[in-house]
Amino acid sequence: MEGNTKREEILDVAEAMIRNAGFNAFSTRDVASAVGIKSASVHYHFPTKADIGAAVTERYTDRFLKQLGDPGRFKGDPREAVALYVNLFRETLVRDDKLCLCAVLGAEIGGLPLEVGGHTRTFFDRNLAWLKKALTASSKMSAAEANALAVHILAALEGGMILSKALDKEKIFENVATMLKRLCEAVVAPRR
Amino acid sequence: MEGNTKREEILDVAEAMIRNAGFNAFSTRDVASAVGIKSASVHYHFPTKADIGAAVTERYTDRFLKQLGDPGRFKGDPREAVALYVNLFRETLVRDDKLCLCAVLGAEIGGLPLEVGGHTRTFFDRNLAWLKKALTASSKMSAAEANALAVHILAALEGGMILSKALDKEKIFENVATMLKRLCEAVVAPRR
DNA sequence: GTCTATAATTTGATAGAC
DNA sequence: GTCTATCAAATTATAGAC
Repeated sequence: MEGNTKREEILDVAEAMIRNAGFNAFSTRDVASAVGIKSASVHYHFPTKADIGAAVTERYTDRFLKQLGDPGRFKGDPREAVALYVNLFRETLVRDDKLCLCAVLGAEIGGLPLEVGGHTRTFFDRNLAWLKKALTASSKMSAAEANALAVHILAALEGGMILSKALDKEKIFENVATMLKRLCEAVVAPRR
Repeated sequence: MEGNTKREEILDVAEAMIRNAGFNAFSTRDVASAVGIKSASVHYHFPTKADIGAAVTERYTDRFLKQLGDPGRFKGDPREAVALYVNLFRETLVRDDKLCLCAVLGAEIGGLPLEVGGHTRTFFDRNLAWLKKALTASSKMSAAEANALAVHILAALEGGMILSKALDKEKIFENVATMLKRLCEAVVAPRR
């Protein structure tokens, strides 16, 4: 599933570096040497560093939403939707041992190039929209209730990843996941 | 409440800059010019940039815990402790229009100087310990239950701040605060 | 404590050959 | 598409005068 074009390899490496230490912690030379080319060649594919950040974030968001699939397909039980959503974050953290790209970029948002900040906001907007849709489609929740729960789920998962990585304890993420489940059960009225 | 020694002014400025855009987004010259001195003078107070980061994080953590006060004082109702805790995060976000220092540093942890990363972990550890103590002192929760709730509260608040700032909607933080309250009511058995 | 001056390195980016 | 070569600016940090 690794990128096979050089352009994709650059994005793979840049994504990993941002998710490890932030947008300002890598240079075009870092990316170049990891890919096995020179920095001038990186600039051939992406004129500016901001272009790399924007492309990484856009690709990350598209991939993430594609993996989530259609939020309208959860007909019976909102807990299925939440479990699937939590699981995608879990895989993101455990498989790569890295944070969600947009947890990192969101934390640095005051200093990001405009396009990168914009794509970061889009990630959050699209995720909240997915959750809202999945919750309203599968329960009797009002739009306002679904929105409130969606915001909380996304916030807790992003924060949970940060704590889990910083303290190097996978158990922390599982803890957050468990509490989210309990919150859902307390808040949600299933449709069936 | 602004720092009155030059050393403290440097820490004030550096803290604001880190909380806005991250540890790698400011230079010693940025700090110097904001304080009204030269970068060589900054290095007189703090030999390395890592020293600035470590001092900022240590001071931030001490101030934060001092503001929380004694977690053993919540005798009757855990909701009081949680409300006070949430309120300190709210003030941190709304008063300064900036994230929690350690939400930012936690997101960048893979690329921080060792001392800075260490102090960041200490912030999380001390906060979790405070919450655990406040919850066990004021309710019938077991140590494990208190720990689980503490982790979730901290994760949701850190993540909520990031979402709130990134999307520029204070309402998002309030949303998270409200859901945390509901979660506590569903999970906690008050002592009185 | 703060300054000027500067060293040593890194960084984002470009020109032009192949 | 990738390279060598290079630039201009920025960055962390130090030496030494005041």
